[in-house]
Amino acid sequence: MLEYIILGVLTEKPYTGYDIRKCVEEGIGMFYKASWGSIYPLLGRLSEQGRAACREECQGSRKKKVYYITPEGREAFARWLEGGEETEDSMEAFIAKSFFFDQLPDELAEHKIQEYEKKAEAYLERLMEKKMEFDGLVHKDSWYYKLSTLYFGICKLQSMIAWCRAAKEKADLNQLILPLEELGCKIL
Amino acid sequence: MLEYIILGVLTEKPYTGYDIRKCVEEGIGMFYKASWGSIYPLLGRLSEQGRAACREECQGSRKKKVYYITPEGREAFARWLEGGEETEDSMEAFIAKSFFFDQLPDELAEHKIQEYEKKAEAYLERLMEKKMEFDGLVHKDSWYYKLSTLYFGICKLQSMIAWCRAAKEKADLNQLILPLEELGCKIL
DNA sequence: AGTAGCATGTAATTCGTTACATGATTTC
DNA sequence: GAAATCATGTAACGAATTACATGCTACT
Repeated sequence: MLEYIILGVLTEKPYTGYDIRKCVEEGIGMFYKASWGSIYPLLGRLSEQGRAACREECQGSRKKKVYYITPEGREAFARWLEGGEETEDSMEAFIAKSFFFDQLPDELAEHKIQEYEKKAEAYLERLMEKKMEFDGLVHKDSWYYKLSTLYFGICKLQSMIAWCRAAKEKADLNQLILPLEELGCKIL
Repeated sequence: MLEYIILGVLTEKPYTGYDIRKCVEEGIGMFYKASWGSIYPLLGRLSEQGRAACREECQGSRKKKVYYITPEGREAFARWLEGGEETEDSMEAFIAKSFFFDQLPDELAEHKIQEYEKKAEAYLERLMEKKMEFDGLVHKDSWYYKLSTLYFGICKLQSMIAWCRAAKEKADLNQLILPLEELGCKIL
């Protein structure tokens, strides 16, 4: 995965390993972590594979290796971006991938989001059924936190579905965000 | 982590490796995965450490190893559950931990959630600032998906904060869940 | 002069997955 | 009698973290 995230970052412009890490951190840091210890070896591997290459640049006595993506790299990245349901099991992986959807034709992006939305809806339905089972039960106070993770799972999926519905139409995503007052008001 | 999740499951009652996996899958499967290949070796290690032990039970010609937690295991689990901000960086890890908060005195659970809420709020503030920066920018259509991950990050944090506010007071978590009509209505 | 940030890498280790390998029991 | 599920384990591998190790540059 990280391999393709790196390629994705390099599709924008050449970067040093250090800068790639910063880009990942800033861009999808909430959903995906990349440490130096993983980036540098991967850059080496990508170079061996001919998917990336580097030129050394000097600033005074200071050297840096600026990596850029090769045509083969672009191809590999496009294959990953377009293809494959493999990674789409994890929400984090899907969101990380969607970070690069601007590079996809609108219809394809829409289709991919639609597919994921369907999965999320099916999953949500299963969780709602499970919730119903437990709602009937007694002793709920001693199971409060066990149940609370189920509720949170439902919330998470609902957010995901709401995001899908808005994102596939490229709607204004501000409507997904609760005004702070409402956040407080609904709960407190 | 998985090590402690296993111990946590065993605090309830003895289980076979196979059943532990099912419990994890059913309970926090959305936030944490456990494969057989990780569970069985860990059960071996926990036995070596004296934190768990097993007795063999037979059903006809079929043998199964039922694992139970030892007093040392209970102690180790309690230390993990009560202590440590280490794991609390990842939301998934925090939620997985909170699955066992029923075993904590109310005030301590409340305190732990409160601490996590503060972190989430600080993080949310940073993301909101970043959002403001981008909101002013032009060319927003060609950056739509890059921005959309930021929006989703904000949603995720808002859900987390709402969950914290309700959970620490052991309030009814049904209020966190959107009625299906509203989900559709707000977006479509 | 010192701190923070830029910059690169290796090595050991941890953690976990996947595939392999086997076989019993239950349900249809 | 076939398929699904229960049940346990190993071995090879891969992905990523952490700590280690180094040194420059810019700012204050």
